Amino acid sequence: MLLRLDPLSPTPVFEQLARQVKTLVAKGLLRPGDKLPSVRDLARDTAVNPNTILRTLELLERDHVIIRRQGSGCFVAPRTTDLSTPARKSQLTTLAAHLVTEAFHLGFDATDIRSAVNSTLDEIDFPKRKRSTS
Amino acid sequence: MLLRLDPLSPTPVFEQLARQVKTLVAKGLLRPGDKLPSVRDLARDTAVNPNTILRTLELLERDHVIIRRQGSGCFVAPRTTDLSTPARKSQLTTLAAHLVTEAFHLGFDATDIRSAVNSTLDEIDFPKRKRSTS
DNA sequence: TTAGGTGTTATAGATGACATAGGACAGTTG
DNA sequence: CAACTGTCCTATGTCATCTATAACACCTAA
Repeated sequence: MLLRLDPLSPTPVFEQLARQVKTLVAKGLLRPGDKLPSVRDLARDTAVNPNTILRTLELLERDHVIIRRQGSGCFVAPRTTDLSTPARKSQLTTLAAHLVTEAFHLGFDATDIRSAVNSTLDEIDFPKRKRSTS
Repeated sequence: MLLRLDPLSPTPVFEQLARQVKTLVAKGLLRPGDKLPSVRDLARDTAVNPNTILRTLELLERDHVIIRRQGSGCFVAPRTTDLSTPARKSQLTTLAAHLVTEAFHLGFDATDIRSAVNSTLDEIDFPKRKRSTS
């Protein structure tokens, strides 16, 4: 579990860690069922207080990325599909709007943005679609 | 200047306001050279302290969205192009990665993500490209 | 059953971000 | 000059973040 922290970043430690775990899952380097290191191990490896690790785990569970089981550990959750659709759609729209307006003010155009998204998508391990290798 | 605040949102007021101004500019509802309402007017309209408005303006100037001129007011800046390219590219990559991993964990696939980005792009007022109406 | 691992909860304190309040200063415009 | 603009400052209160420390609760395997 290579997790690195940027102490200068304005984003809180517990969020930096959560984001990195999410990325590992999205890239398929962590797969559903995989066990995460223990709270105390993560705390030691990242030189962070166990309570801060706990915040990370709470965040990850809230986002359905992991499942926590007292006594046994934390595990990567199975892929999510069954969330209320309108809320999800709205969140996606907000995320896309944020990317686009920020990129706009960085001076990029539509082509730049689309290509950046496509590059990132290439690294993601999406589950196979129905009727793939027909 | 219709600016609305969500008092329940975890994102700070000064950032909510900055984001809304950025969106107005990106959509072409505010154009380069346009004058923003005065600090005190904005403070009154949004029921926010003038110092908080000031934070918003500082943020917007840092991101090259506006130019502040003491005594005369704040104006929408001309479109940015001359920022050091490698840093910009890196920021774009980070933004795209954030969108994609969050969307992934919301259960969306590559097609969903691409179409959400395209929908947002349709609302943006990009400057004309060279040799357009030849 | 016991030992040692797991996650969980609680308390306390340091630090800094956020926002308000109120006042004062400085440049621009008519 | 008067009235507008942005700017700065100090003080205050609140909240988020992170640390430190300790104890508790659950699970699993020897």
